[in-house]
Amino acid sequence: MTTERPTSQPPIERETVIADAAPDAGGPPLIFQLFNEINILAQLSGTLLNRRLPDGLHASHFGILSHLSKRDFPETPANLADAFQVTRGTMTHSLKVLEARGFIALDPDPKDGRSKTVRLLPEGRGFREQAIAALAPAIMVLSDKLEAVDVEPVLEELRKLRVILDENRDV
Amino acid sequence: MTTERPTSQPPIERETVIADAAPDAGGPPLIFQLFNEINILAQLSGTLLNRRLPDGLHASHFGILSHLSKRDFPETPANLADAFQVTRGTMTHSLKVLEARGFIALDPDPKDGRSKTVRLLPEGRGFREQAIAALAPAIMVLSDKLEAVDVEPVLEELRKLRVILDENRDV
DNA sequence: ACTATATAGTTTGATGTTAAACTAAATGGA
DNA sequence: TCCATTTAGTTTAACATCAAACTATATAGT
Repeated sequence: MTTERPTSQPPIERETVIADAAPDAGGPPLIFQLFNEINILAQLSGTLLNRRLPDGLHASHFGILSHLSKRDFPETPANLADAFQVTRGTMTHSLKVLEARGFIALDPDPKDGRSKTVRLLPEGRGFREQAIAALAPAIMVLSDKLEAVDVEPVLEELRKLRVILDENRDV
Repeated sequence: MTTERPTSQPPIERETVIADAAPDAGGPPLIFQLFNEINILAQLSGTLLNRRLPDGLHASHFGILSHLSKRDFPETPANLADAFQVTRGTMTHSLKVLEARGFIALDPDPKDGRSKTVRLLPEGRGFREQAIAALAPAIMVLSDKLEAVDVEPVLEELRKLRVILDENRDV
């Protein structure tokens, strides 16, 4: 065995952090089962993506490039940090990586001396397309199998759930 | 501002990696919106938990303690790594942290010279209860607001989705 | 105008996680 | 029995992320 990866040998039940936060007595276990499932899914889908991205690029970098490629107006680092829900320090670091690879350019904002604008360079756009091409086969296989899942209502409920969590972040 | 945390100022749409993996033309965007939402939710719920755990303990450590507290038979590091879907190297590290804090004990398996057993110590159990107490208020507030979400059918679909992703991890 | 406060971004140190290489023990086939 | 292969666990180096402290600019209240 060369590559170490979470081996899935016997069908052991998977478990995540949040599910175990349910109080022993009384609490609403269903919600925590839901968080449990959400965490597992996030981990699985994230790993799926990370493993396939070319040239050692991380999912977060790919996400930033994709975000930028979908809008023609420039983004600020602060906006990006908000959009991806990471700290600004993290975004600073990620943008440095992308800049070092020649995928983006960081320009000072003429209107606001504190701010910057993030500009997607052709190299960055090209890399994103290349990454998507590398991802395509996996996406196709999954899309087929996912016919069995009724996505739309799930999506709707999850959005409600997200709004609630978002609003109560400081609870 | 002392503590830096992703600030949520104007209602900017959140964005995650997977959603952006959808091919520009044709692809099944609904699935990717779903992954998008799942990633955001995982991040929000994880942050929620991490911020409240006492004494600098991380959610992953808490999860391990909770997992152990719910079964009376011992677990191996390999089983734990599978259950939480992390590499064994990660689990080695996490268990070292918990051992250093006196929360667990690692014993050699008399039956298998390669294996070990993870034993929850009273200190570990106590810490878990303490953490749950610290978490309780937030859980209560959320439970109230989450009445609006129809959890059960969502949970069912997400489980189907998880099984599919789990089976196709090597696609 | 001045001062306090809020905001944009960076830096530093710590930590969780990963992939890959490695050791040791078990297993199974020739 | 012997050897190849699995499996359990560890180690190492790299990296993403975080919290907290810090600089610089903008904004608001007086």
